[in-house]
Amino acid sequence: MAVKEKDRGKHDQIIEAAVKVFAKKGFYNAKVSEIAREASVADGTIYLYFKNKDDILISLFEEKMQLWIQRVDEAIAKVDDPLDKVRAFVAQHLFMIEEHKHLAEVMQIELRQSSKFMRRYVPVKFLEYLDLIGTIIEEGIEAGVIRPDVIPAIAKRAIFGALDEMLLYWVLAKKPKYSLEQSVEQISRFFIDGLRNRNADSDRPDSSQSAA
Amino acid sequence: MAVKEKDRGKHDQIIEAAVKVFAKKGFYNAKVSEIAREASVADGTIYLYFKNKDDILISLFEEKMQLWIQRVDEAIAKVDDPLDKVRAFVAQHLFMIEEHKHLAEVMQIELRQSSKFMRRYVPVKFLEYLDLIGTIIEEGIEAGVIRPDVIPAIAKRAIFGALDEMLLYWVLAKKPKYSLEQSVEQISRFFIDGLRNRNADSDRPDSSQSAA
Amino acid sequence: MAVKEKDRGKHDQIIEAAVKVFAKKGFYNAKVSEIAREASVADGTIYLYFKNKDDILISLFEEKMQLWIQRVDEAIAKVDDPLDKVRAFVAQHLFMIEEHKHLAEVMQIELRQSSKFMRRYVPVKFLEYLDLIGTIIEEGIEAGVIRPDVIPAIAKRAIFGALDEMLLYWVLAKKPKYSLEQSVEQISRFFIDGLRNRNADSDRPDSSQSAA
Amino acid sequence: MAVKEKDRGKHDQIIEAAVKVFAKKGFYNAKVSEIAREASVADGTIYLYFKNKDDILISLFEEKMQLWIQRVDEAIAKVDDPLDKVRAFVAQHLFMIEEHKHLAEVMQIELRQSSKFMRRYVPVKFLEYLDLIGTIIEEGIEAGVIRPDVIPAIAKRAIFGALDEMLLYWVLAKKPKYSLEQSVEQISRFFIDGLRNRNADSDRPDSSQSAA
DNA sequence: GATGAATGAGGGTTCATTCAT
DNA sequence: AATGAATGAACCCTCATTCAT
Repeated sequence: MAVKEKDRGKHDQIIEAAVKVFAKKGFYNAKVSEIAREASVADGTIYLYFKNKDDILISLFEEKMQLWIQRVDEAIAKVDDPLDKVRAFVAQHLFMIEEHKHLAEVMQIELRQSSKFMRRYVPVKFLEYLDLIGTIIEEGIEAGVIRPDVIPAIAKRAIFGALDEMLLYWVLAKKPKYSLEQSVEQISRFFIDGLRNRNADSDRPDSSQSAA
Repeated sequence: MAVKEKDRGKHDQIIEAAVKVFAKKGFYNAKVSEIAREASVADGTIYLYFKNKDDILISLFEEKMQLWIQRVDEAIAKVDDPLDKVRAFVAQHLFMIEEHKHLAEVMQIELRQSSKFMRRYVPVKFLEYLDLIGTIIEEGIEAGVIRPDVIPAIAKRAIFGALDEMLLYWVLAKKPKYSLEQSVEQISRFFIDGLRNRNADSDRPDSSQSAA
Repeated sequence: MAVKEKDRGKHDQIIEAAVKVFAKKGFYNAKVSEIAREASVADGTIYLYFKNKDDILISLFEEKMQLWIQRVDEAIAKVDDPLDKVRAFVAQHLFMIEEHKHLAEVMQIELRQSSKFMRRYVPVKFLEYLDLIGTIIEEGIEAGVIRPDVIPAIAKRAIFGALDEMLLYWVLAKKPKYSLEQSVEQISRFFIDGLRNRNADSDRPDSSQSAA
Repeated sequence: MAVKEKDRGKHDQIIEAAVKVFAKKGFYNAKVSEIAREASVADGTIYLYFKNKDDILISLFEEKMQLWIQRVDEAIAKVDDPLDKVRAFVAQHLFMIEEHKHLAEVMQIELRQSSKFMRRYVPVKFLEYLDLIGTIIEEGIEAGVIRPDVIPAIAKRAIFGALDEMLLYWVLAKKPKYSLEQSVEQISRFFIDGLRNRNADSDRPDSSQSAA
């Protein structure tokens, strides 16, 4: 532990501790002294690395979101088809959540509060993350594989929101009934192919599409 | 106003005041005394109607959610086709949000915190609300208009999440770029027909569907 | 006690407690909770009557100084001759200090700090008090009983300073060697007649000295 | 600068830095780290030269006061007549203040606090300084030029206090209205000749006044 | 000697809740 | 039932001091 912890530096120790404590208690019920204890530093040390309690949360957001952006970026770079990219985004997002449950909880639950109630905070990184999907959609429209009447600004939020809510279920449920793989498949498909059962009216071409 | 306010009773006065204050400040930054002032009652009076500050929020959730359930129930009862019901649900949800912005903000932003960090709270009413979509999906599958491999428990959350995120955008954005009507159309369609542009491969039947 | 304390109100209770605690510990070493205990109120109660710790000190200054101004005003109104007024001022000042040792200590020791280091504080009342002597000097010059080359703005500060330093000695010394009466006599005379021994020039009598 | 600063030694660097910082912020609001920064040393270095924060202030007092004593001593040694010595003391005191405004502020404002609230501190040097005037008075009485009923212990404090208050005005006022020379004249005269206008008794001349 | 990162005790202040009126 | 003054526990943050390097 000594080596590993030391190398990461106090800043990261505190961030990791904060992730745990915020996940467990929520931002407002978390005590700075608890984060300090979890990080094995003195209370005062926190304030050598962060301006105040708010700043811990905001830094946590920005740093972690940056990592997520990178990883999602890599994942979607590996496939070409925009619809496959959507699937890749969904998969990567859910897998990251699975790997970092505590962090996911904090992102999920505290990010909204913060963006609204912490004065100076603009969730820049979050918007960047969102734009990853937005860009996929735009490329898909250009490539002709996504319907041209889709509005990327709305679609990106819809997709993110769907994922986010799944995550919430994941995070809050003690025993999720469905595997992550199933969820990836389901959610990707909702967005890619919709809910409509096209096989049911196999004799006639897809009216909703041709009508558009 | 005087008459109207009096008739509604102190309990409702306080709930309405809480909606305003929580929307403006967030639950944790809201002061009980501010709710009291907004409701034109004394601080102590709050405690004649609610056990504590948490209880105000929880009561607010349950009562308001009950109203929403009723109204959505009525809206989806008016149409028969499950896919039309999905559209009706989406429309009704977004319209209610438009009508009650403050309430929507509180629901949006505080509900998650609460379900996780308030000890005894189970968001029963919220789950009931969610099940309205779940039931639609199930009926759709039975009726054969929704693909049989759709898992209702996942679909309902995905749909709700997409709506919820849109709402967040509405609520937080000063000037939303897209009308509510556009949003209803877009979101309904994502779920009903997906993103895929089927007209692009018009010569051959929908491979993704026939393959499934 | 109950009646007496109750009648004075919490505000005054706190001020009196603060006088005691500030006198004993000094402003910066005094704890708000100690003032609360001394005043027999809860810590929080202090903040119903004062904005913060600074405000207790400032209020204390202004209120007490106002009382002092009134009493000195009355004392000097009783005599006519400006030189007698100087003596009356000196006497009244020293007597008040004797009566309210704790208060005097606080005024003495904390007023200077405050006027310099508390942002918004201007010791208006103190300046009013100072002007009582200033006015006496001016009247004395007009009446021709005080030398016309005396600058009131300097004289008033010199007189106050002399008194103030005497007070410091009184306040800090455990056993002052000289009675207050002696001090009044001495200090009044320094200012009225100076230190010079006019009797030494025996060939020309100095009435003021021989009369003494 | 580099050479000069180095030569003076860290101890003096710290004292000089402390004078500046205490003058600007006051003892209690001054931070040790700020003194360290001003002195261009590390925080920890302070504690190699001083026991604690209090000790910085006390050392500052004693060392600087010692210098003042020497310089006043030299100034009053140059004149013989006790009344001229009083004038010389007043002049030297005010001139030193003029030259070392920051130091004067600290002496003025912090000395009182300290003598009362710092446990082990006895302002020995200050009392020595005060005694310089006391001795002048005693000599004046013996020589017959000062009235025999003057009590030196009181007179010395009165004179010092008058000077001190003038200084306060000097130090706190942005633009003093009166020159130092005027002030020296005025204050010396208050003590030497008092306020009484002896010329008003025009039938019997008063040498001291007519000489002016 | 010099450094400055780390410490952790301490205290001003807030605010949900109570209860005498 | 209604009030709102009073309560006091709780907590963020500061900063004098230490000590490993």
